[in-house]
Amino acid sequence: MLSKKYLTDIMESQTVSSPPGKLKIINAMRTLLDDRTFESLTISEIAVTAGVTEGLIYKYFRDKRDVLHHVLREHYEQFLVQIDRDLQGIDGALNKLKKIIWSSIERYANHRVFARIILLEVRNSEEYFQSEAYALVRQFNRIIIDIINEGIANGEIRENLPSAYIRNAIFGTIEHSCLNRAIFNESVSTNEAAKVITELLFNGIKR
Amino acid sequence: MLSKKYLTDIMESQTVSSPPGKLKIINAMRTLLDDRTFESLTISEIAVTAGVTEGLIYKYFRDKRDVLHHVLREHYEQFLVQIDRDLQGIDGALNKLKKIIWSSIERYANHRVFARIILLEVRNSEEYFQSEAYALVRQFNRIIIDIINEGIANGEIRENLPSAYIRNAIFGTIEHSCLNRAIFNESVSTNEAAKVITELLFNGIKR
DNA sequence: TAAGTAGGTAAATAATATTTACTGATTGCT
DNA sequence: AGCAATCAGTAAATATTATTTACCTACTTA
Repeated sequence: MLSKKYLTDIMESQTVSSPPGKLKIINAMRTLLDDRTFESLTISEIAVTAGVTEGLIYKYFRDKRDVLHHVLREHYEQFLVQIDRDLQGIDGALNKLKKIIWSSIERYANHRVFARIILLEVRNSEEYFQSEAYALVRQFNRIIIDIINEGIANGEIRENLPSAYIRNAIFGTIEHSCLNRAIFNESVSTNEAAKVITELLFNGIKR
Repeated sequence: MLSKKYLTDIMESQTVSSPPGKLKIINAMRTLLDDRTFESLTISEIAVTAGVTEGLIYKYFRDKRDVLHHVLREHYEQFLVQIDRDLQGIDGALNKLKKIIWSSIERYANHRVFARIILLEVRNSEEYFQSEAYALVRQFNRIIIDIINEGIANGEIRENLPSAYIRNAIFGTIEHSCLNRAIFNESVSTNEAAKVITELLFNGIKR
């Protein structure tokens, strides 16, 4: 379903080996991000938390941000695996979009670090757009666009709205609705949010 | 219209005097952000660009981020003044929302630094949510919610969608649609984007 | 068995942010 | 008029943090 060759290539390349030190560093970053801002973390803290020396971080990663991108990549891989499962057996573009909305909200709601990284921490650096994590994001985006186009083609979705705008509306709405979760740790009710957002985007706000 | 007492208080407090050095620092930050990322700027660069010494920056601002927040505040003040004008003489909640959508897109489209700061640079720090800039954002948000509630009350807007979600959909969609403008400097056609987004949000994507 | 390489360390260095102690000019006050 | 305060600003020291360097050990493999 989602598993275009490209995707699995990236996803397998890492899983193979990875020395313990590298994993410890990624885990340390993830742990620290639980209640701290990326900017506020120091290399020394990360090293201490991981139980390695600072130098080792530079052996495996270009810089502090590079570690962040690897954490995001791991999260995004899990996310895509889950989405792939969630989508199985679902027919119709609108039904697929509905499920994707639910799954995305569920992800942000239950994986706050993931939400914070992608909504708040990476998009402000140029390196991100060169990273493998971003390659996964683009891949996912292409799949969404395909679903939207399918919906337009078969008459489920209005044909006078460019698919890129529809995608922006879907993800913009989801992300904005989860922003307070990411920033202030407010809770999000997945089912309610998914229901309201789907209803809103499918039928509009006008009476 | 927008000019609740609170707003004007903040907006006037700054305008009064402000020593030349302080203004030069804010302008330097704005200039540098034109083609550089906030993180990549150094205090020394900012000082050189402003034509002042590094020490002076700390005389007027708590730290580097504090300068950023002041730049945003200035931009946001202008934005609110413009929105206030744009809204004059417009009746009906949907008409007002439509105009706000247009004005917001126009702002992001023609003020890329503003878009970058608010979409990419500030939301990842705790200090931001303590800043005067954020106070303006909250104020604006409250006004939007009021308009939405007005629309629900008078039957223009469906009553089964919580107003907070409607606001999130509006701003989420706008922001996502301007993200590539902010990040990659892609151009945005204000009129087209406003038309599509309004149509999409008002009537939904379903055929 | 020796050459390379992978995983790792400790300490030096470089880059940046922030603080401190200090001017000279202006302003309000009796 | 004279004189504290305060304001705008500087220069240099210091603190913090990121990054580089040189090295060590164990393990493969040819």
